[in-house]
Amino acid sequence: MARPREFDPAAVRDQALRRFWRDGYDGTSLSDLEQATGLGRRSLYNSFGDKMALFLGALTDFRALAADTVLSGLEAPGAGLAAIEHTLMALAAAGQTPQGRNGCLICSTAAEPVARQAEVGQQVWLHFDRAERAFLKALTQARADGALRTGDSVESLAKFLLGTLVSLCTLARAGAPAPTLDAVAAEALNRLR
Amino acid sequence: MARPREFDPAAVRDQALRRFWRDGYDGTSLSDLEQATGLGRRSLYNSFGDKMALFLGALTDFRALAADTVLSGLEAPGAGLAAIEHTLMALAAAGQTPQGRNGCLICSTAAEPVARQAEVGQQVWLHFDRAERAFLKALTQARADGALRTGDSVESLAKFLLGTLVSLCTLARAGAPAPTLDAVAAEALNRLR
DNA sequence: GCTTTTATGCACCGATCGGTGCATAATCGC
DNA sequence: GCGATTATGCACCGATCGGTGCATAAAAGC
Repeated sequence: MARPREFDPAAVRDQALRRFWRDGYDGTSLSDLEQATGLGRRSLYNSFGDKMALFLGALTDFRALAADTVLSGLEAPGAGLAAIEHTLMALAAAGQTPQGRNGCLICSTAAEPVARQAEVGQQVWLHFDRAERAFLKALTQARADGALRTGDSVESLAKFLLGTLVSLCTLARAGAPAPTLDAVAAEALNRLR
Repeated sequence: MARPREFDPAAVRDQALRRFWRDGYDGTSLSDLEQATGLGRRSLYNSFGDKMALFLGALTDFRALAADTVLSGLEAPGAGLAAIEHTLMALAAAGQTPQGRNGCLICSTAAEPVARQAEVGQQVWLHFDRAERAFLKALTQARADGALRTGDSVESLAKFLLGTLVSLCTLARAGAPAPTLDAVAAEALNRLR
């Protein structure tokens, strides 16, 4: 009934996500987005709305991506201490790859002025809360498995592990040397035994 | 021999620092700096150079400020486990104040694209290295005091505590609830005993 | 083929960006 | 008072920012 769009919306969202991931909201201009996606800005505006809408979409996509690649192991049924170990060590290892040197879009965004905008701050805490809950679930299982010290509070440890996640992402983006990332993950895990 | 400047350079640097601290490099415009300092931009350029020079000066000033207020307790002679405890708990408490909600200029800068510029990245790691060394010094003292478990590596723990510092600053800037900041500090400290 | 509808490309908007040229103001040694 | 020197205020620079108006292109329904 009308002219069909000449691009794959999912691919365009993905390219936009990668730009924002690398350069942040302020550091990514519409010209950058045109270049990254191959679309003219008119098509971007027609299909996705303004820059903020595009960014909020990228945050949403990133949350789903991070949940799949990082949190899924914690949220899986029966996941306990071993899952926590695997997750943190994988995160430290990922932070040493070129891709991982971009850190985490959510953590980087949390430090940007744009995070003061309500919708952005909400996305940040949607993700942080989900991560904390994922850790809490695995910690609760670990407790049931008898893998934790009896005196420890799983609620408190879940917040601590959220902090570990944040520090791994931030240090990776800062270009921390590999031993630093490994030590942060390893010593956080040592806290649990 | 010539017209004297009408402002206190230290006060101007301090005002510029506070702006960059709150809004970051990209988020602070020359107009913002004019307004914050009360100077015209011509005077700013005459006395301090361009925006990047002003920012590098702010980073330098911040490193000194952070060293005084946060690291000095660790770097003091004889500082051991108690100093580490005091430092982390104070950091968690500071993160709950309006001022502390700005986080740490170094940590926020590490997540900004401008950190890829060599001089900026160097400042970031000047500070991170100093913080790690301060933790290492206090941990070494704690070991000598017999306050650490024998199997632990002080080098590894120093990197871990650097990570804790980074996570406290980032979470504070993200507006984390007080219990989260307290738990991150408390559980990191629990790692040491 | 024609109209309708949507997508696209291009030119352009006002605002703001970081940075500068230049005239003027204010102080000095003399 | 006078020239030399530096600080300041103001206007302005080209570039880029996010965003839009509009003509054109490409499909569908008839």
